[in-house]
Order: sequence, then structure tokens, then C-alpha cells
Amino acid sequence: MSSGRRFTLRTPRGWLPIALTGLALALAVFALEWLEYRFWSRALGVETFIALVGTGCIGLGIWLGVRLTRQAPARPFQRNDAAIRTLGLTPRELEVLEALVGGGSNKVLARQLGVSPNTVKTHMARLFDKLNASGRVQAIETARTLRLIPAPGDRTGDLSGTNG
Amino acid sequence: MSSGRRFTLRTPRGWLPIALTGLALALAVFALEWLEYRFWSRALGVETFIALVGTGCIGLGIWLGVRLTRQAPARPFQRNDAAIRTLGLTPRELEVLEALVGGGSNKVLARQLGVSPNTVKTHMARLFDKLNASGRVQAIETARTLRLIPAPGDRTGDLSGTNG
DNA sequence: ACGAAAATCACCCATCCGGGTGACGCGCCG
DNA sequence: CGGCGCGTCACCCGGATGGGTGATTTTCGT
Repeated sequence: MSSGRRFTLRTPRGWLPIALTGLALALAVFALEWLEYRFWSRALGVETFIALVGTGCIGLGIWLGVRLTRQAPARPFQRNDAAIRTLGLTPRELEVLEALVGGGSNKVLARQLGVSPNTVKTHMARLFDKLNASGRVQAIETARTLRLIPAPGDRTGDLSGTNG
Repeated sequence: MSSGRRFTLRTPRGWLPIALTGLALALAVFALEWLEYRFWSRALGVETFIALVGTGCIGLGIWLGVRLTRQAPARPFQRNDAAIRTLGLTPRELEVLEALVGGGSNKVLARQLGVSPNTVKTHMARLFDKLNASGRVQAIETARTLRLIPAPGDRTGDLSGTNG
């Protein structure tokens, strides 16, 4: 099994709303330009007016294009609360899991978490059971795959997850 | 120490060339439109012509915007051969490292690699030494940070790395 | 206030891991 | 030919890990 692609890649999320917003904005711009067309085309000359319209539309298009593709790279890691609930992971177990990625021994984790090594062992055992993992490496792997903990490269700004 | 950020993040690579290309294209479009302006503005009416120009320019702008921001999400993971050479990792050790992320025990890795568990232990010891890691979890962490092995989310299409 | 869930800690024990040392064969290069 | 790097394997040993059972306290919802 290892790391098979088992989750569907979702296409850009807010695709439609953004497109609609952009379209509405474009229409508004068109309407405005149409209304003021008679005035400005005389004041500046038709060619200059067209150039201005073109420039404005290019700017608008760039904004639209950036907006349309901006959301993919910005994924600040949101925790998979649904999976956490399904697996029945307790908050403390989550903490142990997060501390686990540091690679320390049970003794080190115990010191970090301010508890006894025995307690860490207990939490660890429960984690292995719930994550169906045999060993810490697999536990981390599974946790990352299920987005219980951030993977390397994820932004870790805010940890509140909201999907279920 | 652990996982300090020790490589500089490079800003978008082909930024300037793309921008210049886009600009040249835009100028070309403008020139063309200017040349044919006299003809088409009479054939279609000035307002329709302006609408066409605006639509074209919006399309151009979208293309530009997409082009400008398209390079970030496409990173197919290229192996950091420089780091491999610097650390003195041998090919076999790389194999062991890649097998390590599966989370199996030394015995399992031995079976996967077709060698004795003792051999796996030896390779492991050398890896821990060279990666300056204490334990398999830290080894994996370091290897991922140094891009010796693909991180979750990386495309693994072609494994030939070329940066030195 | 009661009970369930969570968190904490302890102990035993088999196995595994990490560290260290030594050895053998093979291919390559001077 | 004689190193040298690489890959392979073996052994020992202390400590860590994983699995299991039991117990106590704290927290929280009803």
C-alpha cells in the first residue's frame, strides 16, 4: 500500500463564485464604458479611447487570471477534523501525535508533554491502535496522509480545521 | 538543530521572460488592431469594435495572469543530488532510505531489499551517521527536508534530479 | 451528583533498535 | 599488485519500543 493516491483531487474550490464576480465586474465595466463612450471618445479621440479600454481590460483580465489560479498554491493546511472524529482521537493523543514527528524517544516526548514516559507509551499504544499503524513511522505516515498533522511544505498559520 | 531552514527559497523562476513575452504580444495585438481599426470600425460599428477589443484584451489578460502564476504549483520533486553528494550517500543507502518511509521494521526492509537484517542495520547506522539523525523518524524528516526523498504531495513522475 | 470518557501512571515482558566492532568479497584506480 | 570504497553479513549489548493489564484521578456532560 504505502502511499497510494486514494483521495480525489478536488478542482479549484471557489471557482464559480469568483468567475461570476469577475463576469459581473466585467459587465459593469463594459456598461460604464458604454455610457461614457460618447463623451470620452470625443474628448480623447476614438483611438486613444480604444487603447484605454484595451489597457483596462488587460488589467482586468490579469486580475481575473491571477484570481482564478491563486487558490491552488495557497493551502494553509486545514486539519481533517472529520477523520479525527471518525478515528476517535482525543486531544491529548493529537498532541502526542504532533510531538511524535520530532523523532524523539518516548522519554523525550514525555518531557516535552510534561508527563511520565509510561503515559506517553499508553497514548502511543492507543494511537497505533486507532491509526492502525505498527510503529511510529507508519503512524506519522498515516497521520500525514489523513491530514491530521501538517506535512512538510504546508503552511501552519492557523490550526482551526473546518470540514466534516 | 533538527530541521532548520537552511536552503534559500528561490523566487519564481522565469518571471521576467514571461512578462516580456506577454508585453510583446500585447503590443503586437495593439498594433494589429490599430492597423485594422479603420476597416473594422466601419464594417462593424465602433461600439462593437470596442467590445471586441475589450473581450480580446480580457482574454489576453487572463492568459497573462494564468501564465504569470502558473509555475508555482507544478513542482514534480527533483532529487537534491548536490546534498546526496555532499553527505556522501551511496546508492544503496538511498534505497534503504526510500524503503524506510514505508515504516517497516529492519526485518521487513531486509526482505524488501533482498538482504540480511544485519545489512539493513549497517546501512541504517551509516544513514543515521551521515544524516546526523538519531532514529528513523528523524532520518526521514531530514531526508524530506533535504529533498532526498519525495515528500507527501510531491509528484513522483521522474526521479532524475539535476541541480548542483 | 452520578457515570462515562479521558488522562495519568505503573508493571511485566518479548522484541526491536541503535551503537559498536570485526570480517569477507568485489570492482576500481593508481 | 595494493589500497580503497562499497556492499554484505555476523555478533554483542544496553536501552528503547510495542503489547498487554490494571489502577487512580480528573474532566465533563446529563
